[in-house]
Amino acid sequence: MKVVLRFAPSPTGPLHIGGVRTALYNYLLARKYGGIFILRIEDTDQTRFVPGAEEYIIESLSWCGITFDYGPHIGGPHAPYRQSERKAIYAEYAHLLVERGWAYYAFDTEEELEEMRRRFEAAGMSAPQYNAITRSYMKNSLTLPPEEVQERLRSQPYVIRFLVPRGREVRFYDEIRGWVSVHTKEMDDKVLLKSDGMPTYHLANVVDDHLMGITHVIRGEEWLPSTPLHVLLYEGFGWEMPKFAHLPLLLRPDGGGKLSKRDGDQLGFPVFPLRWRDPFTGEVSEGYRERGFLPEGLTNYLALLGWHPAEEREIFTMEELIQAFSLERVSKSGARFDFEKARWVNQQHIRKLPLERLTALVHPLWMARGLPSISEVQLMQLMALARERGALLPELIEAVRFFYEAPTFPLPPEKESKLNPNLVEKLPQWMDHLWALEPWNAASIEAFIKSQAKSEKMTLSQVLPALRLALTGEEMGPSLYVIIELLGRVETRRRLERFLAEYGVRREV
RNA sequence: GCCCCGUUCGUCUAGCCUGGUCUAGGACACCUCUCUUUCAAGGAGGAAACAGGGGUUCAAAUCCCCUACGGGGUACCA
Repeated sequence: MKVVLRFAPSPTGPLHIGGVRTALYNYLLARKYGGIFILRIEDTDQTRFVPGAEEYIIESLSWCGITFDYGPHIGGPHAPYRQSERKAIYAEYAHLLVERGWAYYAFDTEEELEEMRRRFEAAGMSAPQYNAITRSYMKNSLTLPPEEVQERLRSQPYVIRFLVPRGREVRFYDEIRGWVSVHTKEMDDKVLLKSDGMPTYHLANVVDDHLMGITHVIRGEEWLPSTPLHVLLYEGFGWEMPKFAHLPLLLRPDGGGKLSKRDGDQLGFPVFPLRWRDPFTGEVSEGYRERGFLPEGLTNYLALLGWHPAEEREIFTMEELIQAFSLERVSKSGARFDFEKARWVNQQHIRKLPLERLTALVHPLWMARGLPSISEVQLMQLMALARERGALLPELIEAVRFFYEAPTFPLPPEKESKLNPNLVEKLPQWMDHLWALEPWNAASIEAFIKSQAKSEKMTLSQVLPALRLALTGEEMGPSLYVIIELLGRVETRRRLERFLAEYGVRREV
């Protein structure tokens, strides 16, 4: 049988990395079994609609390499894939449930509900629910005479509530957690159809999952407590249930609860895949892309948060993840996000990336930084030097930007103290030899410097650090011989002359 | 409060289903050494965990129960 999976986000803001992981696991499983993967937008709460969120979700997942077969941006056999556009369908099914005795109409106002909760709370009941006990005190089609119900249906707003059956133990099998059971006395008569005619999540997700032929529902653990309701809904409709799998939550690094959109930039690392600008407040949150992550680095790390491959390898391409992934190896407990490890995983991917692709990725970043313009060919030489020296793309630029930004003198005091006066004194003579050096490559430059140092009775550690400061202004970095080669004869000389102008000659006054 | 789910190194986790092979394995981070002009990368090594208590058993990280702790849910939000 063909598997059909879906990712069903709500466009109430940017997708956060927990959502990306949920999408990823669904995607991985769909692709592994050659099934179908659907994007469904759950926009049934009109009050929480955020402009741009849906586009953001699609763009983010696409950047991550997570692709869909059907969705609002693609179409498909069960279109529309936006729940707000399927409104009529849900109302029809909600009424069907009423006819079958699995649901009823309720007319209580918000104030009346509030009042009921207060009353029962005062009577010593904690968190009063609309359930078998309280429903008999409320205004609904179970308590009101039929004529009044008809009258109210015509004249006032109403909701449709699920009628939780009494005295039953609802059991279902979770692919990750095993059997879970809840007694119906713990459940309340959830609203299925809201007074604005829109369904709640519970109704919409069951109806759509059935209609769209979903075989596996993989979602966050926060849905575990409402799954018994969904199970009962399937029973009420007489539909076959999909398999359920509830993923462990992604926790904040401090362990204080699940990661949420509101964490924004507060944690010291991005929680969104892409930059997000809040359309209401104008507040901007950085994303993983802007931070310099490779999509394959992010998804690889995310895959590891809550899932473990059967082998000890940790670095996977998306294709390899698809092959290796399985629900059996998903763990049950929540995982804290560890930015350091995410960086490391990304670094591994940077090192695996062909130099051409790495260069193509870094080139626009380089230009955007306002650094002197550079050709891709030139940048590729620099990337060969930089690629092992950074975990995030911008760090690669930082590692080699001195090639295009000559050091400024005087150096800061802490660096100045590293200059070797002996070398500075000899430098003018060295320069003359260096200028004439043939051929101009790292190997001959290395040979030259070593022989000079030897004849001056200086060690390399007396020579190189000072020379590096003179040429790059930095105390550390790639091989100095290679740097000199790439800098070229002219630029090397120019930088050394400027250095000597500052430090070389004692000016007589 | 009530309900549900969870609990192995600081973190992510392997092992648990199918008790013995676990003096509990790997990875990130950390520390030491090594390579190197330096930093990074690499190599070698180190410190570091079965939440607690009861059972069952010849034997328990693994099975059962209780407690504690953590998280989630408890909306006409998803």
